Amino acid sequence: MTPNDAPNALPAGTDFIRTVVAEDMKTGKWGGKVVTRFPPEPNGPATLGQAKAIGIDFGIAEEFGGECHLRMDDTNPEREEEEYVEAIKEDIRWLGYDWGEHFYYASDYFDQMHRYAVELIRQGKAFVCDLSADQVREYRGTLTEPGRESPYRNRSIEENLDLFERMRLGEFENGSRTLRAKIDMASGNVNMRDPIMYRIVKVAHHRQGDKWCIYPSYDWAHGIEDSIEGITHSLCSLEFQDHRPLYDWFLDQLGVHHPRQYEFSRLNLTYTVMSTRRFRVMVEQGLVSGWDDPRLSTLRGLRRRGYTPEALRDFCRRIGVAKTDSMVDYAFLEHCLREDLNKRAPRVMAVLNPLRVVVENYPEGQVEEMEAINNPEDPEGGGTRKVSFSRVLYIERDDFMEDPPKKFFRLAPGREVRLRYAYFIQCEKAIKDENTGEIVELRCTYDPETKGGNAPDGRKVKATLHWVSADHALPAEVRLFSHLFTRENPLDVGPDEDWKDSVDPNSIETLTGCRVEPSLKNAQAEDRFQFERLGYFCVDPDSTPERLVFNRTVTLRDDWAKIQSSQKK
RNA sequence: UGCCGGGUGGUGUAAUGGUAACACGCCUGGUUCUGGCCCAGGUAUUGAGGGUUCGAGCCCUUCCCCGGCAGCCA
Repeated sequence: MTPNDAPNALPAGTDFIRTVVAEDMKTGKWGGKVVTRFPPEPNGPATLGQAKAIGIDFGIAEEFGGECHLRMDDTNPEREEEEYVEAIKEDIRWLGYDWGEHFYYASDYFDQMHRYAVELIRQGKAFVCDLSADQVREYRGTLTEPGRESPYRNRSIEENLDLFERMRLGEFENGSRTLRAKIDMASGNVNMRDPIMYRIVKVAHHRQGDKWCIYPSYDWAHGIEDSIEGITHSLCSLEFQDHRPLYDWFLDQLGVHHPRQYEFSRLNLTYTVMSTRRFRVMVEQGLVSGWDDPRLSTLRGLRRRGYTPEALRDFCRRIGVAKTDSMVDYAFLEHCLREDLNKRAPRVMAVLNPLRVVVENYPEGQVEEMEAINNPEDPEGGGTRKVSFSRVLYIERDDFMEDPPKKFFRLAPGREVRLRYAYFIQCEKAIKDENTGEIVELRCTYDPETKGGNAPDGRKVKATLHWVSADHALPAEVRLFSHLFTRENPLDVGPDEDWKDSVDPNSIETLTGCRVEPSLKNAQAEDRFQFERLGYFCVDPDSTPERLVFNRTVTLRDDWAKIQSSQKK
């Protein structure tokens, strides 16, 4: 499935950005071209929040026949690492997007940025400031009061040129001087109060080595990066709205190609956080097992969990693009996922919490091969497989109740149910552990006439259970996950609380005694299945043929669970 | 007390002066060899006032509420 033939496709040009792009294409504003870019800072692998941006940046370029550049925004040598460059590329490729030849590093433009900076100094629009970081903050004023001009603001062009060159040469200490744009210390927009263009950071750059000891700030660098690459529509999130006047100012002073910046609201999802910064904290503090922890909303976490790139793309498209701050319901993400997995995931039978069942009237030693459909959503294409039936089976513990409440349709003493693709069985007796009272085994009888699952006399059963044959089933470990945070909005905390407070240490539950059908023997990492009646599961990279390991990606919708919880009330 | 942005069902989006729509969620019911899928139905919406207009979610106006901004981060 490609994004274009996805169900519920939105008409093109619906959101405000696509409207602008469509209009620009019509008027020929950019010569009939659209060039976007996705500019991540390589400080961690890609997140679901970034997937939204990726979907917009690459998606719009694709839809309008343009191109989207992938650009590593590596202007801060203290925070960025090469390993994340590869990680991000891999994440984007996995999502299904392609930047073609257009892979760039902001650091490749350092020379040009430096020349432009010198040009601004020559124009008298930038100056070297000797104020310390604390002093700069003081002079900047507050949100409601104007700032004061730096005492170094009126240095001569010659002196600025000299000082800036000596900054570059490494003559001054970290933080001792900056290059600042000369704009307006009284501006209501704090970003315009003589913003810093260059800071001294004597740290080697992951690509430039020790060539530089001055590094450009985001505001100075970003517009130039966009300009050099011939970007037409520079799309970013809402928090950069206040920076747009500055983006425009720099490009106007330089008189160079001037893309337009448009901002959209970033993705927020219930029961999780989205920023690389916070994920890093969780990884470093061991709150999660790593960047690919299946509970984490990193792309690699979601991937390990079993999310498909198609579902993620569909989700990103369906949440839309707007400027409203929003909080998307996690259930919607799960809906998109189930919709995709329902169509493609092969069905298999697996028992998570086994309860032994002995079919007393079934001949000892006999084995029958039952034919099972691999995917009822695609009966022909999906084909069938054989599952072994024998005298001793396992069913799910939850599928039996000794004293069932109303609306419990499954197995109970004296009750008859169907075993999927096999026979009707009736429960004769529940055997309990003498000491604990725990039910350890069920004694049942089967009706030989019901082979294949239908009774010749037309009698019906109210439930069909999944099962595995005790002698044939494979042992497996299954990891169940719930929301990483207990709070709907983890960031919505009081003054004495921390966003990490609602991290749920019980959000992972490992089941080791599971039994799965033999067809799963050669399942490979990232293979996805529907365990019938339970949910979608994905083979974890930890899995080996001897010890299969599955992650529960998402449960099936479960009406019985809803009935149960309403019965409790 | 500054600047910028935003308010449409519980949630996310649409409606470009002309019947407020779609999806998720939730609730009913049907169907079913998955209490899945599918099908049918239901639920609930323009922040407030004033104005312009035959007609306003949309235009004007006053107000209210929410978010962002005071890194040598991005």
